[in-house]
Amino acid sequence: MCITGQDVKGQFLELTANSSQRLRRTNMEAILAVMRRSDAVTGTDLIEATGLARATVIAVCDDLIQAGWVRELAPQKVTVQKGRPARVFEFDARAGVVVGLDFGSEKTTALVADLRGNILGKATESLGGFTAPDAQRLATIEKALGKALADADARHADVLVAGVGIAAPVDRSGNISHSQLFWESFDIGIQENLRDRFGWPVLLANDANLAAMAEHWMGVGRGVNDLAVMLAGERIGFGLMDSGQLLHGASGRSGEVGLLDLVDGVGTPEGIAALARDMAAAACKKGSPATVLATLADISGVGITAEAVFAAAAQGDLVSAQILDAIGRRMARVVAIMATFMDPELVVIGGAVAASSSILLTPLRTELARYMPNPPRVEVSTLGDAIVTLGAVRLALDYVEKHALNLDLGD
Amino acid sequence: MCITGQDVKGQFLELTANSSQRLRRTNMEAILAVMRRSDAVTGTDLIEATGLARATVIAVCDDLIQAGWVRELAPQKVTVQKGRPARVFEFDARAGVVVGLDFGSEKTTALVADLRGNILGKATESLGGFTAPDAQRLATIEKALGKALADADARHADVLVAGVGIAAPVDRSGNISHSQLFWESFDIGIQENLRDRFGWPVLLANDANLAAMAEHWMGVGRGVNDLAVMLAGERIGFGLMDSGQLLHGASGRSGEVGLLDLVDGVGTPEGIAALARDMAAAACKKGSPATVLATLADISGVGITAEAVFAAAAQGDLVSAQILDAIGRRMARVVAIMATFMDPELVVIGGAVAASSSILLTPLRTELARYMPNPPRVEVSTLGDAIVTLGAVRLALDYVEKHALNLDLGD
DNA sequence: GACATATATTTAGATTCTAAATTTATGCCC
DNA sequence: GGGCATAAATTTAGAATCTAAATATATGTC
Repeated sequence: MCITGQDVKGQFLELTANSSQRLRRTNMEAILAVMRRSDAVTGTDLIEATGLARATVIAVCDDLIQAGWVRELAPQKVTVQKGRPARVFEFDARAGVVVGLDFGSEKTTALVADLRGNILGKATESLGGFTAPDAQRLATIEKALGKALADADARHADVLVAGVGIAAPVDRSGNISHSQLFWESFDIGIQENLRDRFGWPVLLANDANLAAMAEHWMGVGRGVNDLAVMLAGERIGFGLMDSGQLLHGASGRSGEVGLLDLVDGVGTPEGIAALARDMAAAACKKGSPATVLATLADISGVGITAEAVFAAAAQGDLVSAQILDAIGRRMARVVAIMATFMDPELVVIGGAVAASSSILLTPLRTELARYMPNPPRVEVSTLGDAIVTLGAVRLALDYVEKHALNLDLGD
Repeated sequence: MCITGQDVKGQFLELTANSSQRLRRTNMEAILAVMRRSDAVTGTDLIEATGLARATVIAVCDDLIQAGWVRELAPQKVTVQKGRPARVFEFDARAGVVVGLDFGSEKTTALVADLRGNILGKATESLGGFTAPDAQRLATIEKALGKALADADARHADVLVAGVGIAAPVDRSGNISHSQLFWESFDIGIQENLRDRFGWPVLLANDANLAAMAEHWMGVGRGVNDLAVMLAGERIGFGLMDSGQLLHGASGRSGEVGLLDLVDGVGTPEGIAALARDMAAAACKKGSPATVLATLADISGVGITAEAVFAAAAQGDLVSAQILDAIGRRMARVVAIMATFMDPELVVIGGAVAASSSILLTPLRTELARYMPNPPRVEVSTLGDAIVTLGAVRLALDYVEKHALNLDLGD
C-alpha cells in the first residue's frame, strides 16, 4: 500500500543490486571486460586493473573458468622470472562463435567470428533477386550460414547470437518498418526462421547502421565517437553515431534519406543512382567513344546500374569518371546538410562507390569546404563489401558482451 | 607486469563494484531513485519496488536520513489502519536547491528550483546588449541570481549545482565553440566566476539543447524519446534527442543549422529572421495600412526584428500574419530535411515564434505532409520564454540525481 | 482485555569482500 | 645440493552486507 497513490511495485527491480551474489556478478563482469580487452593476464594484472584484492580476483577467475568464459594457460616463461610463477588467464575467444549476415537484394553473405571478432569463416550465396519466393531465399540464407560455419570449422550449436543486416529500416525492437511497400520484400521472417531452426537469438538491424558500427569498430572511424557513415550504391543511407551511440529514430528510419529533392541540385530521392544512369545513358546514346562503361552495359544487357558505373570508373572509363565527379559534387551537398544537423567529426563513404574513391573524394571534399566553414573530415571506407557483414558481427558481439553471464555456453 | 604488453593498470577501476560498501551504495541509489519518483513511501512500498528485504530497506533509509537526502514523516493516518503504523519516508526536496540560468544576448533569467523541480524563485535582468563589458554582464548575472534566490527564500550556500544556457555551441566538456567569432561574446567566464564566487559546480549547455531537455521533461515532449525541438527567434537552432539522449556532435554544434541556403527556398543561414525583416520592410515601404507591425517598428525605433513581427502577428496584424504564413512554409522545408535524417516522433516549435502558433502551425503541417509520406507530429511549445531556463534547471537536476551520494549537503 | 494484523526490530546464517599471515614454486648464489 | 630472495597463491581471520526467520511493537476490533 502506497500512501500517496502511485504504485511503484517492482518498477525499479532492475536498478537494484541486492544480494552479495549480485556483487560477485558485477566483479565477474568487470574482470571479464578486462580480459576481453587484453591478451593473457595474470592475477597481479587484474589486481592492478580492477583494484580488487588478490583473493577475490583468483576466486572470480576460477568462477569464470567454471562458467566456460576463461581458460587457464600453462605458466608462461618470462625473461626475468623471480618468485612463484603466476597463473595465466585468458578470455576464451572460442567459448562460442557469432555469425553476421548481410541479407541484400541480390546476394547474401555470412561471416563467422570468434568472440574477439576474428573472422573464422565466410560464404556468399546468390539470392536470385526480389522475385524469388521467401522460402527459397530462407533456404539460400541457411546454405550460406552452413557454408560459413563449415569454413570456420564450427557447429550450429556453437553459435551464441546472429546479427543480420537488411536494407530496410528496423526499429529498436527489431521490427522492419513497413512505411514503404518496397521494404516489405526484406521481411521474410529471418528472425523467426533462424530461432526455430537453430535456437539462435537473432538481432536485426539496418545495413547503414551496421556499416557505421563496423567503421567505428575496425574501420577508419575507430576511436571516432561522432561519426557518420554513408552507404552509397543504388540507394543512399546514413548510419549516424553520436557519442558512440547509434541513432535509431522513432521508427528506425534515422539516416534513411528520402527527401533529397528539397536540396538544391540533388533531385529525386534516388538522386545519385538515377544521375549515374541518366548520364551514362546519354553518353552512350550520343555515341561517345566505346567506353568500358558501354561494354559493361552491353555485357549485362539489363541496362546500366550505378554499380556498373562505379566499376567502370575504377577501371579507367572516362565517361564514368565524369559521372563520378558530378556525383561527388552532389554528395557534397547531401553530406553538408547532414553535417549541419549532426556535426560529426568524420564522414566515411562506404558501399559500392567506395571503389572509386580516388575520383570521388576530390570533388566531394572541395565542394564540402565551399559550403561549410568547418567541414568534417571525409574518408573512404577500407572495409570493402564486408562493411555491413562486419557490422552484423559487431552487433552480435555487443550482445554477447552485454549478456555474457546470462548466456548458456552449453557443453 | 602484463605478459602480453598492454598495460591495463587502473583502466577499469570505474567498472568495478568491489567492496560490500559499494553494494550498500548501489542500494541507497536505488531506493533514492524510487523515492524521487514517488511521494511519501513506507518500508513495505520500498520492499515491493526494489525486491530488497525489510531489514535492508530500513537500514538504507536510516542511512539516507543520516546523509540528509530523506526525511521521516509522522506516521500517516490511513482510512483502514491495521497493525503497527508504518514509518513514512520522503525524499527531501529541500535538501538543497538548483539554479537554472538563461544567458541571452539582451537579458538573463534565473530560476531557483527544489530537488523535485518545483520552481521556487525567479528573476530577470537586462544585460545591456553585446557591447556591455564582461565584468558588468557578470555582475548583472549575479544580481539576477541573488534576486531569484531571495525570491525562493534560499541562500547561496543551499545551491548544489547551477545549469547555464547560452546561445552558442558547447561541447561535451562544457567548452564554448569558437568556430565562429560571434559566439565568443558569450564566453565571458560564467563558469569560473560562479565557481570562484560561490563554490557551485556550473554546467554550461547550448540553449536549443536545453529547450529539448525542458520539453522532454515537462513540455509537450514528455514521454517522447525521439524528439526535435526547434528554437526559433532571431536565429534557429535545434535540440535533438534520440532514445532520450541529447545529441552533441563533435564540437557541440549538432542542430546548429548554418547551411539552410542549400535547401530550396530557404536562403541564407539566418533565413527566417531575414525573411521576416525583408517582408516587413517591403510592406511598410509600399504604404500598407497602418499595421500594428509598423507601430511596433516605430516604437522600437531600431528597425523591425523577427520578434516584433511575431508579436505583431499575435496581436492580429495582417501583414505579419502573411509573413508568418511564409515563414511556416519555409520552416516546413527545414523541418522536413531535419526529420529525414533524424526520424523524430515529434517536432516541438519553441522560442519567440511559438507565440504565433495559431498562424504558423497550419502552413507548417500542410507543407510538411507534402514533403514526407510519414511526417513527424508537430506541436508548439507551451513553456513560453522559460523554455531554456527550465532546461537549465533540468540539466542541474540531472547532475544532482547522478551524483547525489557524492555531493556534500553541508549542514 | 484478548486477538488479529502490519510493521519494526532483532537474531542467526550466508556470501562476499579485504587484509594479513602462511605456503608454494621458481631462480640465483655459494 | 642447500639456503635465500622473490612473487604469487592460498589460507585465515575479520568486517560489511545481505536474507530469512523469529521476536517485539503499535494499532484497531470485538
